Amino acid sequence: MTDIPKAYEAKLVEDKWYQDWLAKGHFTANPKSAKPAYCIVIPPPNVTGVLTMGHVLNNTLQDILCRRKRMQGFEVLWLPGTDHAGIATQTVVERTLRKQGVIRHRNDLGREKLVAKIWEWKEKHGGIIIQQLKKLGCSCDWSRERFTMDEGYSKAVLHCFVDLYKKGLIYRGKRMVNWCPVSQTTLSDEEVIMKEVQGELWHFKYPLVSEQGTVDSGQFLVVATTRPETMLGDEAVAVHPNDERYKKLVGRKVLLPIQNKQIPIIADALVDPKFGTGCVKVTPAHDPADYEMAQRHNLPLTVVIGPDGRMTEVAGEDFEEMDRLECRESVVEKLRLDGLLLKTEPYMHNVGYSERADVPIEPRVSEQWFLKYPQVEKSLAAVEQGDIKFYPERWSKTYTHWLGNIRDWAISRQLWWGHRIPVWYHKQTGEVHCSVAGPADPQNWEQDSDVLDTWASSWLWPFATMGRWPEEESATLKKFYPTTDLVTGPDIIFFWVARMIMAGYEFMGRKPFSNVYFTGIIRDALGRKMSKSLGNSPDPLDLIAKYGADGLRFGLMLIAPQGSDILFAEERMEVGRNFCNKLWNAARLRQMQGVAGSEVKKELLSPDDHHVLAKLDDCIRNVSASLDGYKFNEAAQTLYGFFWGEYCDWYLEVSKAALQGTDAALKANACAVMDTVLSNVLRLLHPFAPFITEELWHGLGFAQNKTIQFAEWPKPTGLGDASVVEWVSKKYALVVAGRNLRAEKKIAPGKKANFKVQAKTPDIAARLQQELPTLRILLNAEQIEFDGADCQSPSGTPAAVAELGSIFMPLEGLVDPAAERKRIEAQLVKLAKEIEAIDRKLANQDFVTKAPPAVVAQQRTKREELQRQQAELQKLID
RNA sequence: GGGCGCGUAGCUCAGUUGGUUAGAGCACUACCUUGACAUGGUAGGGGUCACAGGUUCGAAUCCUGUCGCGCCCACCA
Repeated sequence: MTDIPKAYEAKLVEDKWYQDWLAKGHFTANPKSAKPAYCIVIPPPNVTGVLTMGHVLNNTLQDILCRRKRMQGFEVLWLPGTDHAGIATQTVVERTLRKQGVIRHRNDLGREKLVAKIWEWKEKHGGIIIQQLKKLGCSCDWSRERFTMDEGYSKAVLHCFVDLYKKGLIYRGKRMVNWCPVSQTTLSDEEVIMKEVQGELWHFKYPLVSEQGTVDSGQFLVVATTRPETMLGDEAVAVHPNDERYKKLVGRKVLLPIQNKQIPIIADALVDPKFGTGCVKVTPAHDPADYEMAQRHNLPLTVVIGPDGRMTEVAGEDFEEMDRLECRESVVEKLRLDGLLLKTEPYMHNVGYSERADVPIEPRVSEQWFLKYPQVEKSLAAVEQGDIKFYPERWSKTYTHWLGNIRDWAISRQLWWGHRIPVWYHKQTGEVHCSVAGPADPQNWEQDSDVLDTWASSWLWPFATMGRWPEEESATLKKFYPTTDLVTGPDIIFFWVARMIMAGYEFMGRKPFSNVYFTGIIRDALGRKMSKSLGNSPDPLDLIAKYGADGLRFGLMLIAPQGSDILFAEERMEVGRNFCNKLWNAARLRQMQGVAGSEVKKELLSPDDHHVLAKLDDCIRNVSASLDGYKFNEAAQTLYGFFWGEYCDWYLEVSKAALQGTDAALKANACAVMDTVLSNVLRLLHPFAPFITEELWHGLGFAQNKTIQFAEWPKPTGLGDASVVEWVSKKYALVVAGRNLRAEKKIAPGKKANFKVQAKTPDIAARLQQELPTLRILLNAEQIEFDGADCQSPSGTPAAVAELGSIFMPLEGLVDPAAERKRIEAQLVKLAKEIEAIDRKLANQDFVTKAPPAVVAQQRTKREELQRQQAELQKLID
């Protein structure tokens, strides 16, 4: 019994239990179960990713939800898997191959070989994160693990494409899109990050061409730009139609410098006459707004920047092959030399960056596949009407705003790693074929070379993982769709959440989930987002090694408020570990008393027993309510406060009276109370700290060879009499007053002291007398005398006044009466202030008449008590 | 430019629908290795709840404004 280690050693426990749970199939969902279904699909991490603190937070929350539901009698499916993460993965593999000198460019290998290499990479590095999730204790149904490029999942993706194509929602078109010159692919609007950067605004003079077609010396239009390099592709200068300054120039021409090309002056309402000079250079091929204007005015598309971000031949031989940013400087320099640079001013503006490659994106016109979002109205209504609930609710505004303003989704990517678009073009006729299986005679057809945006596969995750296609209506789907809760970060509300909702309605005819819990974002001590590139994210596995998975999980839950960002500090994980250790030792204390056995006998319960049992019921109610409202930190704090503050600090100390006493029945009953508390606390805590609770569940003999995972979720025991709570609290306040005397007189905690108590009433004295054994333990007292009303305190004896009465600590010759007097006077000042504050309230007629009578009465009662204490203290120094 | 969130102890944060003396952890001070636990115990110090108005008998809490910080959305070159 007593050979249990003094400190909790997580390492000895975690692997053992995880293996046991896996072996017994505890996480495997049974679609034929009669229990009600509860389901979460994991937000699939990148297949080649490693665990970050964000994952730890996110998956701990999901695990808590799942484990609690199992205890509440649900059939739980937590469906795990990974995402192929098109751009991210292909970029990483390509970069590695380049570093190894295997290739210089992806074309060196060609499509098939590169894809094969990526699969190799996936087999080697994929699944690391899955192993890490297991270390964390996640209770996912690994038998159902999916990957977005699995055969079945891929089929579902293609089916959905074909379906949408046939409905006319997917189309191909030439549009201006966001282009990443590093990854050399299109990006959706959501993959472009706007960054505020300090740039420059250059003002250039474009010479005005006379009506006769000659260049008038000295007459210019001044245009301002942040991107001089694009001027090589200018096709017009635009002014506002109502701008009086330029009205008469519309229709005339200017000479485009360097290119020496005459371009028209056009009028377009898009121009803001108040900005700069009111003249805008128009580069149809390289700016979205200009492209729009060019279409209205039938301007040609002059492409001067190529897909790789280098200038094209059209830019002129001086600039061809030059990088766009290099070219910018050259153009400025050239115009300066030509005397056409009017001025340069610093300018803060927003520039779109590629999310993955972190370089400025390039607007570019190209042929792409687009999707008109389906089910927009229904998806909006679902959240507005609460059919799908967001926690915290405020994210629904973000969702509504985005959904109300969306444009078609550019879903094609010029990559090779992903689901290839199921469209074929006839080599001779150019005819278009779209199907999952492809054309019957493939040799005459050529498949579209693009793949789909990763999110255009993961938006099907809630049902494609369960086999929506090809085996329609699988048992899993039938039982577990719609899923129940989704836990994810607000940063992917557009990328993923909104799109899943639309896909759910479109393909399943039903919502994909009922509740979405948005986590906060984990930041470092400086408030920066944790990221691999900054290197400011600790490795969760190191943290698990140091603090245990349970310590990490519980520590994180204590500081993870609903939906606001979390500043990570490693010290917080120590709190989690320490709590586990406290639990461990509290259990050890119980184990030292011998095997579990008897039930709580109500008639033998002391006031302290009632107190702790009543507080336990509060704890059970509050933890349940907090979890029902997705307030995980509140639940964790409640558990922490009850267990450490009420149970360990007070009850365990008090119970030593019974444990060390001679009355076997009382001792057994104290053990039974402990068992009640421990059994309930272990179950409440299990979702947060699965390993240690399982270990102790067995170690304390509650298990009877069964896992805690399916033990019943606690309900209030009804054992404790709540009416004694007030009495016990007051008793403890008296104890604190006594301990305070000890501390002030520097009586070592190990040294026994003597006390005298002058109770407020004989009745209270009698009750305290009955509880003498526990009082002696709490105060570490040799003897305590209850003198009733007769107690006379020798002047100068350390004394304090509490609600139940006064407490004295007689000391021989050690006391300085003057110092005691000073101490008491200080307390009197404090009391006087409080009484004064109450008097002010009570003197206010409005308060007395308008405040609820209970509040007024409370103030009066309090005043009386404070006055009594004041009088008692006064007596001591008179 | 629009929207959202935040400003409470030295630090990180709780604080439900307004109502005792505004809480916790860490850090700090003093005493303590007492037979569950030093990853611990006991006691203690520390706050003008960003600021200014307002509503109310009563405001950290509700309203308005100001300042500061953060995030999201937006085609002013």
